Amino acid sequence: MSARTRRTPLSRERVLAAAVELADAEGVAAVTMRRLASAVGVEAMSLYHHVPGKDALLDGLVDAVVDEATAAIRELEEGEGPRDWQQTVRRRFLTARSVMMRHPWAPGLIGTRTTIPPSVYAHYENLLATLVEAGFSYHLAHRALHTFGSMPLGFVQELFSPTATGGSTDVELTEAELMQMAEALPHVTAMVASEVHDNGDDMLGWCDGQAEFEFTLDLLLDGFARQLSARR
Amino acid sequence: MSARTRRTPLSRERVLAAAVELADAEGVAAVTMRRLASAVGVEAMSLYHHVPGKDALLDGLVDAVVDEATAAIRELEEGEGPRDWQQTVRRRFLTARSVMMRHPWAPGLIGTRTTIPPSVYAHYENLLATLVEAGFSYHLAHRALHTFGSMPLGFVQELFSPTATGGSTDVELTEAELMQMAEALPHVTAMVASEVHDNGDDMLGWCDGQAEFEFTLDLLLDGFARQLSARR
DNA sequence: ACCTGAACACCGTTCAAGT
DNA sequence: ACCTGAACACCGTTCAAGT
Repeated sequence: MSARTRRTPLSRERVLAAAVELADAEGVAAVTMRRLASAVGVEAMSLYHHVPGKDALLDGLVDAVVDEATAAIRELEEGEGPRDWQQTVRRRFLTARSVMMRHPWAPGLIGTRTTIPPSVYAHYENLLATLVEAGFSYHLAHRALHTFGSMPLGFVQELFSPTATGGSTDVELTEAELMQMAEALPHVTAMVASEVHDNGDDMLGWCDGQAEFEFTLDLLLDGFARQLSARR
Repeated sequence: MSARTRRTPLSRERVLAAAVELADAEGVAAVTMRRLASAVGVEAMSLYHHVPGKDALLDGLVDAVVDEATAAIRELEEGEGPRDWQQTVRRRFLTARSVMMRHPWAPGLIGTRTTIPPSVYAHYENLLATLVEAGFSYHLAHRALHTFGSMPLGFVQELFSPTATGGSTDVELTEAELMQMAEALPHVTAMVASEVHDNGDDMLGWCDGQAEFEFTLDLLLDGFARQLSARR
């Protein structure tokens, strides 16, 4: 009767795919049972036939992006020669990060979930496998799991993004406010001035999230490499 | 008229304090305008006289715990002799973590806030001051800010807490399920077995969040110490 | 100035009813 | 088996009204 073409009878996969699409477009807050239902051309209560409830839907949502990362990593590594463990780990986390950047709502959602999604166990297993094969003890590998644990999740929030300062129009500060801030936070002010100068006055791009991420990742990788050789 | 003693006419501070108390007791989800109002002995709409709205209330909630951390650090450091930058930074983050542990809902809430709370600028300023005085360039100090940025936030979620496995009663896995898991995740299984053995069969406490946190913190501190001496 | 009641537009979820 | 309508118990927020 309706103009909406829909002959496939709906399924858990279609519901989750629509939920990801909705979250990408309007954020997680927008994915309510009612709105998701109407997006998929159905009444809210019909969703309960494919998903036990809102909470399970959110769990499914994080599983969906973790699976996307899993697939991206598999594609990256297939038919590839052997690499050392640092390169392997490095590229995996960079790939995971790129997937998270496609779904900026995901890290926040993962952080609020109380149970650890089953889909990440596969990542633990893979990471453990490469570390142990590289000579890590299970104890050191366990520490690495904790240390790297929040790597793909963090770093989505920029430190000083222009939009983070406040509302829509009040980004511009008065000279008096700037003076006041410079007085209260002299080192912060000096740092911003120094970095902006080096970057050629490009105020918007002075925090390069990708570069910062790689720096931290390499710092950790170097640290574990040192631990490894010290214990050998 | 009511038995609830309440002659002080309510204030932003009292509202926020009650909100923190409510979040500690029942989680952030429980702090709704209506429930918070009744907890403070008032009707929901009265709250709008002291707080602009729900969003501002949540912002106030994170400011409250950040301020608590600020106070704890100030108390820690006052009347204390000079220390090297690594000890100073280390103790600050450990203190911040101990505050976060008192309010387990806080890191998750901070993660979802879109704007960076003004109260953390003071922490940036303090951290920058000690790093720059220790010889960090503003560029390296900037990287440190990003690297350490998520330290006090992360690590609240335990990797394999008993409650994280599922509901209330289904923590126990059947032998068949364990066998299946051991087959699918051999390294994870071996790691757990190895660590549990070392810890004397204490399954519950085999992930020591505090120890893992300190390990990562020291790894990062060592990394920056090396960066610092290499560039000198 | 501070608090309130009623109302509005939304939630997640249950339940009996349709096909 | 799958979808629906009405209903319930909750949300945040506005607005006119009380003191």
